[in-house]
Amino acid sequence: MSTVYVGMSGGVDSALAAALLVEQGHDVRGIYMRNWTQDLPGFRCPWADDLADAERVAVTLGIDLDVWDCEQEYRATVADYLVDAYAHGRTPNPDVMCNQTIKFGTFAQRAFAEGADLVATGHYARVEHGRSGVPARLLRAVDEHKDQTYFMWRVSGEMYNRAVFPIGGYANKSAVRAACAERGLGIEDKPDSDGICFIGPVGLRSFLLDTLERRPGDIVEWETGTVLGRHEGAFLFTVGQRRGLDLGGGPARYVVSTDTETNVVYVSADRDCPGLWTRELLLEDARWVAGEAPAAGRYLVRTRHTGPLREASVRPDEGALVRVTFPEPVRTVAPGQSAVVYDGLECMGGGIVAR
RNA sequence: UGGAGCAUCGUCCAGUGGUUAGGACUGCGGUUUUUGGUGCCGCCAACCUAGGUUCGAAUCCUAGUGCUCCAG
Repeated sequence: MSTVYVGMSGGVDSALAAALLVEQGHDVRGIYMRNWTQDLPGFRCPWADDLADAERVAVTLGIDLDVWDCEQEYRATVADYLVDAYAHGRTPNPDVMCNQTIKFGTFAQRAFAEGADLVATGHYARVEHGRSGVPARLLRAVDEHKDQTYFMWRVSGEMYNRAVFPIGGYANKSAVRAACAERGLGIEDKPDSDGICFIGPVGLRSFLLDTLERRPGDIVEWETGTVLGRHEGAFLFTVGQRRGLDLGGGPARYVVSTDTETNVVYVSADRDCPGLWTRELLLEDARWVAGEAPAAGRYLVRTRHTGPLREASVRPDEGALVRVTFPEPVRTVAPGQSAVVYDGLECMGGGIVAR
């Protein structure tokens, strides 16, 4: 029996995680991380409802639930990070940062400081704890479709040594919901969370338009340099994007690249436009679960959540950069997104696509 | 100013006497997804104006208006 602090979001996954830990006989304490409470125009932040859901589950399980204020850290490391990246023409992945700095940052550190042996979350992932100081290995969930290790690559194996993911072994989401229903947790019908949590249904486009200064510029055909239209800011677009260009009349066009310096958005009607394909990536800000880079060699690499695992050569490059080379070109990899490296089932770590 | 041509969803086109006026793109919504994007599904939306011919007009005729091209 261990003392386990479980992050409870008010959702289905973390509720079942807490329930399973209680059943395993641990001394379980629930923590609701209050990351964001601010409403946006047209969107009421549902944090209080989520907290109420988490509290209901905690009562059912007979455990304590506390609220920890993480708003400062969340704003600085997730929300501001997101805005800054978009302002610089990159396409950030806020959830990756949230896992690093909030769930396995602020939350975990405070839990350990208060005497927790382990922290737990409702992530779809598995850990293999290392013995005697060896970092844990992070493994993909049994449900390959729900696997969330793509968002977890920046966290260290030392941290994962003290983390457990009780639902990582579940076959699929409906099994998780069914397990919640069996236990009478009362939230089995709550919809999955979706989209950037603090932006909600408002949508990224209008959030960015409200947050960043508009900067009208040209939409240019990648092949010919012909000006096809105007945009409200190159920061609104990401590689491969189709919607939002407002170019009627011709064929569908896709964003090939954006240039925040010249404020130009390059587009092509050719889905197989050479500019949309990448054979080689340079990663920056690499992190490795084991604490050090794996030996150069062939691994599996994923450049988007729910994207295929592709074989690729991964090797250190100048400085702290990492070079990833695919035998076959990959379509629409956006700078700012994560490239996550796997060896079989194991998530080794990764980096942020520089170019 | 003469000669010719064209005016149909927001855009680009299809439709030459009887169509629920069709498609593509855009936009909007949904779905997929604990990021962005993609994909998939669905929805909105139009016959330049005024007369006429006809049982019936986007379609034929006349005039007007607008645009394009060739002349000069």
